[in-house]
Formats: sequence, C-alpha cells, structure tokens
Amino acid sequence: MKTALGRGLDALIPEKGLEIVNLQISKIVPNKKQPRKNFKDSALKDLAQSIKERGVIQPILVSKKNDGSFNLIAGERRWRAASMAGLSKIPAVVKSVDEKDSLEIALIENIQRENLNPMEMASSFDYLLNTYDLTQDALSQRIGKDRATIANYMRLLKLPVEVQKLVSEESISMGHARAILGADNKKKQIDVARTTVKKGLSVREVEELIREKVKIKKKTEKRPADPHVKDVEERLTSSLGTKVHLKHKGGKGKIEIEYYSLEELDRLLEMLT
Amino acid sequence: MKTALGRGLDALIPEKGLEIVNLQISKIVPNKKQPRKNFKDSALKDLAQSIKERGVIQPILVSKKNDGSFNLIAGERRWRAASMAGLSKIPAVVKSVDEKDSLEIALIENIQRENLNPMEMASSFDYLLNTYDLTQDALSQRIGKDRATIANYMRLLKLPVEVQKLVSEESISMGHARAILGADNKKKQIDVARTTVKKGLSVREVEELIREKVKIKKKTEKRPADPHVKDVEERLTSSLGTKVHLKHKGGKGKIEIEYYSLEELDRLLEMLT
DNA sequence: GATAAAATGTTCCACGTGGAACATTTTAAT
DNA sequence: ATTAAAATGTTCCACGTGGAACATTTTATC
Repeated sequence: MKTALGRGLDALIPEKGLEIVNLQISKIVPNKKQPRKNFKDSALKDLAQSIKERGVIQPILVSKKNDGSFNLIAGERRWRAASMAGLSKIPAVVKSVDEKDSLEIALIENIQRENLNPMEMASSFDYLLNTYDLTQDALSQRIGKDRATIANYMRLLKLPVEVQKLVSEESISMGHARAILGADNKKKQIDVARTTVKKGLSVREVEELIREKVKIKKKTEKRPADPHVKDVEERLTSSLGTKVHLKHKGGKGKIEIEYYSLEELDRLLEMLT
Repeated sequence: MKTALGRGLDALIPEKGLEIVNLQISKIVPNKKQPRKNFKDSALKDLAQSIKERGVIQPILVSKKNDGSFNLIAGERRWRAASMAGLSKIPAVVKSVDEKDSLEIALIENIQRENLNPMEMASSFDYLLNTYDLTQDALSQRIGKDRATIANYMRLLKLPVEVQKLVSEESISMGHARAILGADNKKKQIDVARTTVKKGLSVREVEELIREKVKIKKKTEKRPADPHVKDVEERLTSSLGTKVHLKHKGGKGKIEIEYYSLEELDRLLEMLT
C-alpha cells in the first residue's frame, strides 16, 4: 500500500510497518471473540458525540486480511463509537506484519499499558471541572464514575506535595493518602505518610491510626461551653445588632463579627470607632 | 504541516485534526506533571525490545507548541520505550486543535477506555502460550503478572460456555467464576453460576458454597480402601508385569493398565489375547 | 437574615482482584 | 520403572478501590 513519493513528503510516511489510512468502517471486522458488552452505553454515546464533534483522535489498529477486509486489533470502542457517530471512514494503523506478531504486540500493550496514577486522575478531574465549569455530578456522568469517587480523588490535591509524590511513585496508595488527609495538619500528614511507608502499613491500619488521633484530639479539646464566653457573645450580639462569635482558647482567641453588606460594615465601623 | 498532494494519495491523509508524522523524540516534551515512575522497568524494557524489533505499533498523541516542540498527551510509555530502543523518531498524531480540547478528549478516553474482560485475557494468554510455546512462568515475566494469576485466568476457559458468557457480560466476576470451577461437574457449575446471578452472591459466598459442596461430596465418598480391590490390583500388577489400577465404584468400574512403550503394549496384547 | 437546595467533603467498609502457599500433574533424567 | 524437577492447578484471604451513607459548606431563593 506504500506508494513512491517525492522528497519532502517522506516525513509524512511512517516507519517500517506503520501505515495510516482512512478505512471504510464496514470493511473492518472485529475480533472473532464474542461481541463484548460495552463498558457503559452512556460512555459509548459520549465518545460518539465527541467523535462527531472533533473526529477520531487516535487511529485504531487493524491487520489486513487476504480478502481485502481488515481485522480489528485494538480500538473497538472507538470503532463502535465512530459508527454510532455516523462516520463512514475511520483512521487506522494497518499492520502489515503477519497477524500473529501484531496480535502479540497489541495484547501485551493492552495488558501492560499504564493508566493514569491517582495524582494524574486528580489533576485531570480538577482541570476538567474548572475548564468546563462542571459540577462533580456532571463530570461523574460523563466519565462513568461516582461523584464521591471524583471528590475523593480531588481531595488528594490538598495533601502536602511530599505526600502527593509518594502517591505518584506508588510508595503509598490513594487509599492510604485519603486516610492521611484526616490528620489535622500538614506536618502530621507528612509524619503519618512517612510512618506508613516505613512500617508498610495497610490502608485499614492507616485509617485506624488517623481515627485514634482524631479521637485523642477530640478528647483533649472537649470541654463544656464556657458560659462566660456565651455571655460575652450574647452581649456583643445584642449590642452590635449582628451575630458575634468568640473563638476563645487557652486564655486567648478572636472575636468574629458577621456583616452582610457594605452598609452594615459602615454601621459597625461607626459603632466600633 | 499538511501539504498539497496529488489524487490517490489523498486517502493517506487523515481526516480533520488528525495528522501523523514522524517526530524527533527529543522535540517531544512530556506532560508538565511530575515524571511518573514506570509501571515496571522490566515491562518497559520488554516494550523497548519489541519496538526495536518491530517498530512502534501505534503512534503517540501530541499537541504542537508555538515554539516548534510538542506536548506529549498520550503514549508516554511508548515514547520512553522508543527512546530506550535507540530510535530518534517516533510516529505521532499531532493534534492541531487547541490544547484544552485535546486534553479533555485524551483524558476522557484514557479514563474510560475498556480493558480486556477476563475471558479475553484468558484467551489472549492461551493464545500467547501456545503460539510462542511459552511456559506460564515465561509469559508472566513478559507481562508483569504473577504465574498463578495467568493460571487462574486460563482456568476460566474450562468453564461451560454459558458461564464464560456470564463473565464476558459482567454478570459475574472472574472471582465468582474461579470459585465455580471448584464444582465437580459442568452441570453443577452452571447451576451455581445461575444461583450466583439470581441471588447476587458475593465471591466469598460462592467460595463458601463450593467449599460446602466439596465437603459434602468428600463425606459421602469417604470409605476405607477396599482390600479386595487392592488384592486384585496387586495380582494383576504381578501377573502383567506393569502397574494396574482398579477404578471400582458401586459394583462397577475400570481396569487401568499402564504401558511405557510400543514394545510393552505389544507384550501386553500378547498376554491379554 | 433565614431557610432550602445544591454541591462538596469525609469516613467506613464490602467488594472482587491478585497472588501466596500449597497440591497435583507432567516431564526429564537416571 | 523410579525419582526429581518443572510446570501447572487450586484455594484461601489480605489487600486497596470505589462508593454508600452521612456530614458540612456553599449557593439560591425568599
């Protein structure tokens, strides 16, 4: 199928064994294995819509048969979606080596190919949510995962960079990382992450560790509402005509005064100055 | 980058937005995210070797930057392996739409793409083992999965077709299916599979169900070795000069006589006729 | 400012997967 | 024919993932 070409066009022609052509979709025969149930019909429809709008991004992989048709090696989902999208042709890499070798390669690549690691997933979700102004719910429907799953990936982005790196490197899993998020400050998160790697803790063990830490923290912080504080809050609330909270601890704290407009801010400023 | 071409060559040029070129590997910049640790170095080396022998099967996906270099969108493993293989150029699909859209597409395709279902995995392993005369151990090293994992996939091929279909359709998982294999005949396997679907049993529940069935079967079959049978076996073994087993049950059975060469077969035939 | 609804954040744990560990069969060597 | 080694078969269960269920925050409405 490779034709003689003039200089300069050579760069367009791929290396040995790799030819890209637009093939009639109807000339492509899927694998002889039983027709596979699609992952999610809604996902296939989404892909079809995307293909309709932007075309097929990556060519499928086929091998040429003697009768002029082509065996589909990889990319069946794109092939089906392209058909659903109403295309009559699809870009395909045609393997000219014999079927045996190409099938081996395709299988091994398929089995081995890297998926995005959890940090990449998280960044991707973040990017998609912000770029397209989507809610988590909307994105979940597009990609076929639960909203909570997306939320949990997103939370990974709040970890200290050192911990994110441990996830990327697969030193800890996203399950560990999610549990580590429960530690109440970054330093503690780093400490727990390091302990997790050092001691080879399981996800359940990290969850338990964090649960204990939270329980201890709550125990030390638990104290009855200080009536004195309450009293001061109430007096200030009454006096200023808006809600006032006292963040009081260990003899010090903050007074938080709420306002809901510039007018009210002005009013408060007058009263306080 | 698309050049005017004569008639006939047009078919070689892909549709809108899809251009295939051989790019200098050094001109391709991987994603700005932190460099990802490879899935398995040995797997990457295998891929590099495969690329050395057969070239890159599928082009990588890149987007063009204004400074003449290219951002790597998908196919980093192949890009790294090609570099390891000593190639200076790699076939690439160049996305000419703006980066935002192409990233969305690539991400969604990456997240959503279908992996082989367990029956396809099993068939693939079977094919590779037989076609290349590999041991399970050799294949396990090639694809980065444990030998026992491959063995367990292969076992799925021994299920009744009806049960295999349930796995393909994801009505039951390969975990269920593996457990179902423990049922001692095909009919029972089908029965358990149907029960599993009907009652929505978990893998642990199916394992337990089979364990109980095996236990019951062993209980009903457990009986002391019949000295009569042993005696007959010994007499026959002595008489024929080779090992003889009696498969005796419920008043009937089979006599199994072992032989290790055509000569011995001849000898036995003479004695038995 | 109050309230309801929408959206997001968080924790716990049931699930199927993958493989460790062992069992059995097959093959090779003698 | 016997034995050892290699190869394959099988079962049990610890693991991390994904999401159910609930908690909290944010936004919209009045």
